[in-house]
Amino acid sequence: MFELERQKVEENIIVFCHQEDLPEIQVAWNSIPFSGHWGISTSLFALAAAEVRQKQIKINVPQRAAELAEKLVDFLGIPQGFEKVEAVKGYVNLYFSQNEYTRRVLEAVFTEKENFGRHQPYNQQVMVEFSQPNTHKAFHVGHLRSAILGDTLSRILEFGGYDVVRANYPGDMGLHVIKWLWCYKNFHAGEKPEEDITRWMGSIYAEASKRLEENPELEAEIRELYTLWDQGDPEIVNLWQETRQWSLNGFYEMYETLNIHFDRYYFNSQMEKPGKAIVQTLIDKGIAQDERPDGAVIVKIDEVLGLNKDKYRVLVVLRSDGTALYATEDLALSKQKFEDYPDLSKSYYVVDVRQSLHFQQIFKTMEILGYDWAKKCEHIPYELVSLPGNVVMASREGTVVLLEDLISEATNRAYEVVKQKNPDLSEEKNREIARAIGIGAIKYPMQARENAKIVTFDWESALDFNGQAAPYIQYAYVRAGSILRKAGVEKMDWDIPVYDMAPIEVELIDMISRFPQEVERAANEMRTIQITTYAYELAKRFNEFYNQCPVLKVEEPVRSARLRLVFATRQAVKNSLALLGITAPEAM
RNA sequence: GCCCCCGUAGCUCAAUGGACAGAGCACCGGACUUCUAAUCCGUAGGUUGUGCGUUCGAGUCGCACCGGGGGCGCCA
Repeated sequence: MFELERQKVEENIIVFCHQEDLPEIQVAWNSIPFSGHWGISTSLFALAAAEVRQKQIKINVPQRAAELAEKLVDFLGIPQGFEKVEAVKGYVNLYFSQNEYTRRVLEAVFTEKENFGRHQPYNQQVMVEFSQPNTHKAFHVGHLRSAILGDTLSRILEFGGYDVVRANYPGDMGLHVIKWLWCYKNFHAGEKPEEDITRWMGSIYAEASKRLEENPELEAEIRELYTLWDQGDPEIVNLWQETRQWSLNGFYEMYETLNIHFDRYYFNSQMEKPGKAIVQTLIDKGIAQDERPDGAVIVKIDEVLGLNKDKYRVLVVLRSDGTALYATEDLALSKQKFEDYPDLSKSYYVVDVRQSLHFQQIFKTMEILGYDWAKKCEHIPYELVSLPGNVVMASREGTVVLLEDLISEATNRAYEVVKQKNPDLSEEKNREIARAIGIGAIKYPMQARENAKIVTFDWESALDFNGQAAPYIQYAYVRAGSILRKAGVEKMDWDIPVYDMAPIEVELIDMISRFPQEVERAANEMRTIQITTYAYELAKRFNEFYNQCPVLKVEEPVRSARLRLVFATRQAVKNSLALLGITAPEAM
């Protein structure tokens, strides 16, 4: 937002370097900490250090940096657009002309509204594959992370200037499905799920696992059933198709509740045949080794590449009995994506970190096969959701928290609070708001964490609506809206009157102005935490402002000015919540 | 054995290689006749796992070690 002024200063710094016979240096800008003022800052340590190196002189670098800062401040004077410049401990701080920049920030927000912060289009298409739920299994809180992370990353990339294709890849075939079918056929034949589909599907799967654990000799029946399916036995295939649909319907419902949408569904089962064809090509080209029937079909990737160390190791691409593996299908899927969307500049896979090696193997194998797009494939790993005591959520062990339980618990709790705080609301409104709050409270902590860090789920903190959480941010939005409603202003322009701003007002404007760069960074680094932190900080500034600065009851022109500030804040809060897939309610 | 990730306040977590390492929770003490107190203000809490190194400057980069988690030929 202030690039021109900054650039001008940078140019002047280079002139200064020439004039003082100093080495030229890349200028890096920071914000000014602890100041309560608003501006930008750069340090002169690097310059001083470069000078010492260049001239082979022995002087103390921090001291020299402080000297240079003083000199530079004299040289710069007060550049256009700034109102104060000072040298502090080797740093040069430039303070913005507050009224000028405030107008600029407000103009941007008022004209761009819901697009404030949006990056200009790169005209590049990217695909984000996420969620990948297994049919015939429960959908638990552990599965939520990929769904939410992928959804928010898609939103961030889209807002960050990319054309995003959101892809889902349900695991609708595999041993787990066969186990389920086996259990259903033998013990639940004819039953149909009424409601709570995924819970019911999950319970059958858990039962299957238990029965097999108790009687391992039954594994033979599973193999048999798998072979039947593989051969296209109509009875099994029909049963599979019917039950698979039950699961998918349950998922669609869940995504609707979570407000998560997909542009494209790929199914595991569809990738079997093309996967096997790729395996055959690998064998024909001598890249894969066919050790059947005694062994499997494998690709010794390191050997093929001529590496002497264990980097990519060995990828098994087909079982010894000729049935497909996850890897078989992943080879085909990677290719299918580029056939469907040949212009993709990136193909992202949001999948947990345990599959890092697997994806490196898949991408490298396709690269060896000669597909250049393989270099555009990238795995975005994230850590798991575990239970206290480092217990992994596993459907088999029954150590799961079902998503539907979490959602109903969170929304019910929110419902009670809304009823208490806002008794005049209609039942319908109350339900709607409770949903926004409950779902937001679930989504926020999943994203407010570094991808590489484990999320530990416990009921208490999951249902804690206080502190750094979604309801706090939503509340700031509601408060801002409430002020605007009561002010009853129909139309407002951004032309803010000049007045003496309180420090918190300056900080608030500063926060608003930072939104576009936070979006850009989140998109570059694929980090949702950038936005969760930003939204919280913004809400925090607003709550402080709310407490310190009366709006409706203050005299003009401050009243008009603050109303504009409130409007701009509300917009920025709304835009950042939208990126997180969290609804901004009108009342709480 | 090889590879990857994590280690920061009592707990859960932040911190583009830069100024005084910050939030939330929990604890204690304040502020509602006010634009919604789901808020705000204050007190307290630290050898950033350990040791070397790179750098003007390291929680951040490199190496080694310690502790925890994960991955390594037919699970997904």
